Amino acid sequence: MRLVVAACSVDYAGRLSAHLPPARRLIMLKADGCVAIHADGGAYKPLNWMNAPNRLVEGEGSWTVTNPAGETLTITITEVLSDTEWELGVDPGLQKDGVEAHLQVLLAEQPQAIEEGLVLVRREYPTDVGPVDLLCKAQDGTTVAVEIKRRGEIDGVEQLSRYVAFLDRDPRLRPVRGLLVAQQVKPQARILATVRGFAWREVDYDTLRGMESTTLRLF
Amino acid sequence: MRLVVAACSVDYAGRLSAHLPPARRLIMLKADGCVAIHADGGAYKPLNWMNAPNRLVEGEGSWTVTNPAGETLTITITEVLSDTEWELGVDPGLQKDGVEAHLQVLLAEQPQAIEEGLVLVRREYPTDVGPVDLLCKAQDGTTVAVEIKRRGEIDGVEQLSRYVAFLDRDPRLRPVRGLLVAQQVKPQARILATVRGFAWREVDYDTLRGMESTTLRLF
DNA sequence: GTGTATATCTCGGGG
DNA sequence: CCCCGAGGTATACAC
Repeated sequence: MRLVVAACSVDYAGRLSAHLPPARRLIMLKADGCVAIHADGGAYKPLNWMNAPNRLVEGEGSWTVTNPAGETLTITITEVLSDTEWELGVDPGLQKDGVEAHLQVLLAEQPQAIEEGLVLVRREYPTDVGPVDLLCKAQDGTTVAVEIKRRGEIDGVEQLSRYVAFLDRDPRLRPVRGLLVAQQVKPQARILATVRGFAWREVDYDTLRGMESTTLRLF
Repeated sequence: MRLVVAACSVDYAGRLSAHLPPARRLIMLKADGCVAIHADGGAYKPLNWMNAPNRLVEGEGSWTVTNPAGETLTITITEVLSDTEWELGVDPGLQKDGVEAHLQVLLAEQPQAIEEGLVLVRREYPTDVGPVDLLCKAQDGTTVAVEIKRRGEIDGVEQLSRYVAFLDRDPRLRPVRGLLVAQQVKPQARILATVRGFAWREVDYDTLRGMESTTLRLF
């Protein structure tokens, strides 16, 4: 990783045009070829950037970064305060826990935690309008399409609407109920879900994990 | 801005749990208090971060960053390769051109570019389900709700559906047509728009700009 | 502040 | 390769 602290102005020409007036900034050049221009604020997002793969041409007082799509980032440097390079090696990568994927796994393992008597048919059930998180059968034989979110918002209800409308056209599945499951279901999503005739349910991640370990102990 | 190149491991505990095994990385501490841990790849996004405002406690071989929500980032440092600080000052900020906002302005100025005889009623017409990009009247007196996107995708059609359904309940506006306008309308969006009874239209940004300058010359 | 929509989103998975 | 969905999304803007 090469770190250049410099007074510079920057121009990006690609999906849009963007210009940065002269100021002191950090120019970060990563080993994979991506370039980022950072100011001293504004969260982690750089002011300007170019993702790898890139071609970097270092001219006299001006660098030009070009990507295969023909987008360019032109950095005009007036003063270099520091220019260092560091060998960082390949990063072992981030280990995550707690995201929707894990919530989906937990609920797939114990659909009865969503609704009594619910049985899993298939996780990520494929349809022409996208994969349904969980396709289940209810105790009374009704098909239930379950949409899982960390936070249940309006777009989750829209997604569920598309799935249910599609599935309900299949005579082998009809009638199909929609069910929105989230750690937290926002008021607007509750209303829209109700209007669309869908049930919604809040679940607790830690409780589910506890139930999982209980299940593992019992069986 | 403080730049620390160090061998470290990192733990985040907050909305999820995330762990970074020991490796050499860049720790970027910005003047506004945000912290970002960068590896030597992976676009501009850091492996781990904490947005401002934060409280940073530098302990012996371990830093703890805490935010008001109680989330923590713990950086365990085993070896410091470099630790520098730079005064960058306040950045003058990025000047952009070409985003949806400008497309909206251009189309508001020349709705006839979307459809012959179309007249603007109001830009950002407010409804209970969000603002409609352009509310127009067609030549035959029909109300037309226009949703503008850079790329027309399925969620744009969903948005338009909500607007049209809402507007169509107003006797002064009924009947209301929906119209999706984008630089590029994706196949799935075309299908869904057609199914919902909406027209869609692709427009060229540069052509619109050209028409604008022509208009300015003529009038 | 909440809610809504955008982003040069980034990132990962599946066909 | 594109398409689609999720994100600790971040960010701006309106109510």
